This record gives sequence, structure tokens and C-alpha cells, in this order.
Amino acid sequence: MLQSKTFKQKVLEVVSKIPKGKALSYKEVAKRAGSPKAFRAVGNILNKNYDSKIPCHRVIRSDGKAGGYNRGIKAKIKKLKEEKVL
DNA sequence: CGTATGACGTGCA
DNA sequence: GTGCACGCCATAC
Repeated sequence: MLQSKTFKQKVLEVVSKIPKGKALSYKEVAKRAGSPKAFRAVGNILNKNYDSKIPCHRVIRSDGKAGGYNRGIKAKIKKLKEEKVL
């Protein structure tokens, strides 16, 4: 089954694979997940499946803005600054 | 199965 | 340059 992992699982895995000090945009993550146009679902999935192992704070918009964060958008920006990603 | 929602992106006024 | 509206994909209910 090619779809043993749903888009959701792929996105979570890709995000969890983001190296430290690096940030990928929703579009990039969606592309790596298998659907470059599903950046919409990426945000939706992360929002419902945020895990401590998933540096969702490293996923930002193409505008260079953070976008949102289940723990507080401010915390996300702060973390990005701490990682020198921003 | 169909509907509603969402942490986006792009285009146009 | 800013603001508004539409469209897109996947998930959850």
C-alpha cells in the first residue's frame, strides 16, 4: 500500500525530520509529504496532531511569518529566534 | 458519504 | 502597499 501512511503521517514525519536551525514553509512540507498543493491540509493536520517530537514551530508561512502555533504564536517566533531560524 | 473547518497561498481592487 | 475574497487539499465529524 502506497498509502500505508496518510498525508497526515507523512507531514508529521517530515516536520519531525526538520534539522535544527532550519525552518520549512508549509508549501515545502506539503511538497515533501507528497502533495505540493496540500499546504492547506498541512496546517490543518499540524494543528490537530502537534506532538512534542514534532517541531511544528519550525514550519512557517512562505511570507516568512510564523502563521500560528497551538502553544502560542509568540512562543513559536521566540523559538525561531532562539534557533536562529528567524 | 457529505459537509464543515483550517496553523495557507495567490490574485485582484 | 494594504485589504479582501477565492481556491486548494486533507482531516474530522
